[in-house]
Amino acid sequence: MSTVRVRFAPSPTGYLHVGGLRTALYNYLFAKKHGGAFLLRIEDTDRTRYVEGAVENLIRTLGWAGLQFDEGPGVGGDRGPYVQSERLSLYREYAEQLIRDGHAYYAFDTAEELEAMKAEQERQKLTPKYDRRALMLTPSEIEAKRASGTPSVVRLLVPDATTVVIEDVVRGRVEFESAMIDDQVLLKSDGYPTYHLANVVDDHLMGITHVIRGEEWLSSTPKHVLLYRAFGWDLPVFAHLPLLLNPDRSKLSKRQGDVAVEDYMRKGYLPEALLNFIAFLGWNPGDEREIFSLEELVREFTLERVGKSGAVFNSEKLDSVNRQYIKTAPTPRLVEEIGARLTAHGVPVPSEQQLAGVVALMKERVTTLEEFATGCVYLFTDPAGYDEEAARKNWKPETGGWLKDLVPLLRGMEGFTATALEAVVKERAGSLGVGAGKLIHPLRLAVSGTSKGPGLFEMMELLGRDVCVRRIERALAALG
RNA sequence: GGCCUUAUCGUCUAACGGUUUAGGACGCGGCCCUCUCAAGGCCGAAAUACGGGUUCGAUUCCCGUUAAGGCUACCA
Repeated sequence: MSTVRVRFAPSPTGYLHVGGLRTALYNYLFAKKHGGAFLLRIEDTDRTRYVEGAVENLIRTLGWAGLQFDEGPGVGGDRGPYVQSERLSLYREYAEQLIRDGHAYYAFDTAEELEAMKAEQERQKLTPKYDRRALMLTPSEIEAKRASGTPSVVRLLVPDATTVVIEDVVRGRVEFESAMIDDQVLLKSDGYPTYHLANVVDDHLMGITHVIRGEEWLSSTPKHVLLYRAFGWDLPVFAHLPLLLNPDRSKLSKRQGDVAVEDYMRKGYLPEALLNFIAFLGWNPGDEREIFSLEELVREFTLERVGKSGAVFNSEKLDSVNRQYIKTAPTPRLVEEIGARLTAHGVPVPSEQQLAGVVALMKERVTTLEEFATGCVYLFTDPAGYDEEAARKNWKPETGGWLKDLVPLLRGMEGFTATALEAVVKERAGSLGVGAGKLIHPLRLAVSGTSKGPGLFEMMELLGRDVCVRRIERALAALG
């Protein structure tokens, strides 16, 4: 078979949807697996939905995820341009070719006429479909309308009574009766093509061998097949991916949670964790491994193992995957990420060494990068208050006196290390004749303001003697 | 309404006619570990939508029912 060429073809309507990310990922994996090319093509044929900056945003988000494309806006390639609005004359030429060959025709109906037609069909409980009234026009009438500048569209002339068969890699054989297919508009009155025309023309011109896209396109695939036939072009291989679903099993959408990849970026998910998670929504390697790097996914991925049924986007599982990635992520990388997030929160960024200490203490306790900055602020600034329930539970009348006596001991310690601290505290508890917990719990409260968190002695070592003593004294003043 | 697709634990899924007391993961419950919280270890509850076939034998093949979803635009 010829070299694999696949594309991700989003519309620039704002942000990259996680469903789009998965489509992009599968295309990327398939291309890399077969040593082929992964292209990015921008399908901006709907001027009413175009959002300024969306293309840049799409490219940036794809870059964050690590899905580098081989051809596309910004990186070039010899089959460009890769933005459909820059290819308008091409679509017009091909539409005209279709008309010359009798596979398409001009229509001049107004929006009002079409609406009335549709309303009438619905009233009669018929399937809404263009009634081909434009076919009644004589060549001279068409010429006259065109000469007078009457707005027109080009429609596909769907052949009568044929069965369109699609061999889909994930769905198998799917058949459609041409009688059910509408004479789709190919070229709109504003001169822009519809998705159907532009997509087919570009896939052919760009040498796309495999069309891997969401299941929402399955129903319009027969139109595309008809178009390939009308042009006399070879069909690509089709693979329609199962949809990503909301918890209520409808198509994944906003309003029921975050669907923009940027949302996950902002919340502090690692790109490889998101990719790993999303790869498993509709695909699996066939064994029980679940953690895969991008390179490993490339090695293992096959379209044959893509499932058919929709998959609910379960954010709890994502959290679990992200925790696993954070746990094993290299410290310098986490340090960098946390620094940026602390700055964003207006928290003074400590030294890299100090941050590395925070990472060591917290990476097994956080779900997202954001939690490094927001879930353990006591590692950066003195506690503003003390958890009431913890105080009630752990701060007894005698506690103040015990901690007060501990302060000079802490001051006199030679090295302020976790092991030394543990020895000091335990010895003190021993001479007091109480369990170590009687000192440890209130100390934690004094130092961090909460009852949860890293091991007390490790935390105190990281904070250092001055900070710890200061915090204990503040707690004594506040809690007695 | 019509067309198309789908259907295994709550969720993601394994099983490609028999090796299955249907496996794993997330989540949930319990126990262990333990200075708290996590992490980790062990254990547990939890599914083949329903009804017909085909077959010596169906989660697996066929048909129907039901349910869910997608599409039904001069949106993608």
